[in-house]
Amino acid sequence: MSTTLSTSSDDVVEVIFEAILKKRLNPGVKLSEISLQEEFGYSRSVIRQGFDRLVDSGVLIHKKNQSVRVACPTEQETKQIFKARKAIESGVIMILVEKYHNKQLDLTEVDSLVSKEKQLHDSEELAKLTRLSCDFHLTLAELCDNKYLVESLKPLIPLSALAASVYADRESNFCSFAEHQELIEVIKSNNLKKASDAINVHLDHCVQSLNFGVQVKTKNSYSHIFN
Amino acid sequence: MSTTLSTSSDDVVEVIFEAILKKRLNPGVKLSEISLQEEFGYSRSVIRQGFDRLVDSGVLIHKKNQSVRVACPTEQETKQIFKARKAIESGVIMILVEKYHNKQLDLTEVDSLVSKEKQLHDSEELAKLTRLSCDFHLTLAELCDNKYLVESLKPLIPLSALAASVYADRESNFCSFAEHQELIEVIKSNNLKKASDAINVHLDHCVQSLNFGVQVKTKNSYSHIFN
DNA sequence: ACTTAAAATATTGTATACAATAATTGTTAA
DNA sequence: TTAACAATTATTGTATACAATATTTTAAGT
Repeated sequence: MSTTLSTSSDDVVEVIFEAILKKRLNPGVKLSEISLQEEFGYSRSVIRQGFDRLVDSGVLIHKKNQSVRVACPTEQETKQIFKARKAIESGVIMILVEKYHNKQLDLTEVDSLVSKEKQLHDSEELAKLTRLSCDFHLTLAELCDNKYLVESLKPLIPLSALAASVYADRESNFCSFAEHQELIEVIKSNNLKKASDAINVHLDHCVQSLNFGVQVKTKNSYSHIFN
Repeated sequence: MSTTLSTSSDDVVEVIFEAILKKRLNPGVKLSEISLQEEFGYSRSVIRQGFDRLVDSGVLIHKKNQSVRVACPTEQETKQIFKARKAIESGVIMILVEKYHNKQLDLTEVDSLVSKEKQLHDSEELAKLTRLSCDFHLTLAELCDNKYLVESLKPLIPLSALAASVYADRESNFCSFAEHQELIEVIKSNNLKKASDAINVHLDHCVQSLNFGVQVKTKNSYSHIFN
């Protein structure tokens, strides 16, 4: 939800979110408060505040007296994450259909996002692509003008990205920009049922594209991770 | 999301949640870290950790260099809260319909909750009633076996309770146990559309029962608030 | 060489200190 | 009396210290 006037720990949250979406921080990586002091230039207490918030959202895992780690969703958790997303994002898209019908919705931002996705897809820049497809989903939520909905969805996006980096063979098919294009079309259709179906199908496809048979691999250093 | 092994700030979060649901903590009340040290027996840093988490969820409001305050949802925020709840809880109830159909759902807990609601309603114990109707909605979410869905809904429940204590004339009609009864029935109906409609109607009724014309009143002491 | 145990190190959990900012109180002037 | 300003007090923001717990390293025994 974030404080009204932003506080330093916002930076920590922001930077770690970014690092995850950019695939710099892999699932299971250990993050020590002390080690990150110099990285951020804040004292441990500030780092910890940020960590606590990320732990609360499920993006970092914290066992007592141990360093926090980047979450590494299990198969079951991944399926739960996408089930939760289906609930929230169905709501999102239905709100958007209504808003569009009432001429209260400007889709140029998401339109250009999808265009960029297409470009990157063609140029095979996969890391950036993940980032953009995450942005697409978050932007849809933000267009609802409902901070509670946005805050509900927000942690689920980096968690999905983490799931993808564990279980996706080729991330290019994980969260397809073609379907994003279709989602925009269906918002314009003024058909609630079709819109709801479309987002559900898209998110189901995300899960279906994953291969849960793989073994999890973990790294442990964090140079070159932030910024 | 909570840490794997529980930490002390969980207590703070829990106690404040409780105090709100029990109507001991009113909207807008100021909570100073120092003053609550003796109340909790923890040091300021622990209190603050709990506060930070509650701020993150929107239940407490924090402006820089000022004490946190219990949230006091505006009319617009209240409507957003319930719109978000409609999204999340539609998802919840549809999951439950499916689970019930597959004989994977035990409704005895919610059944007995509604019975208690009925009893309390008859005996006019309104404070406890609010508590129970909150529990009803949270319990439905918990029955989904999806921690992400639960965590998404969790902050919206005390926020709804706060909205009610600001805008509800008589809280008895705010979140009707009769409709809770109907929700249980509709889960058993194996009809997704009817189930989804029922929860949407119920939550709409909650908002409709509110009177947004009232002036907000704030108190400022916290004796008799906790436990 | 390998396993186990103990010592050393590093990291977290919590409390506290100090500076920066806000809230309150007191004083003076109109 | 009231309003405006100054001085005081209280509270937050951040850093740091210390104890408790985990991790790693070292050493000894098989």
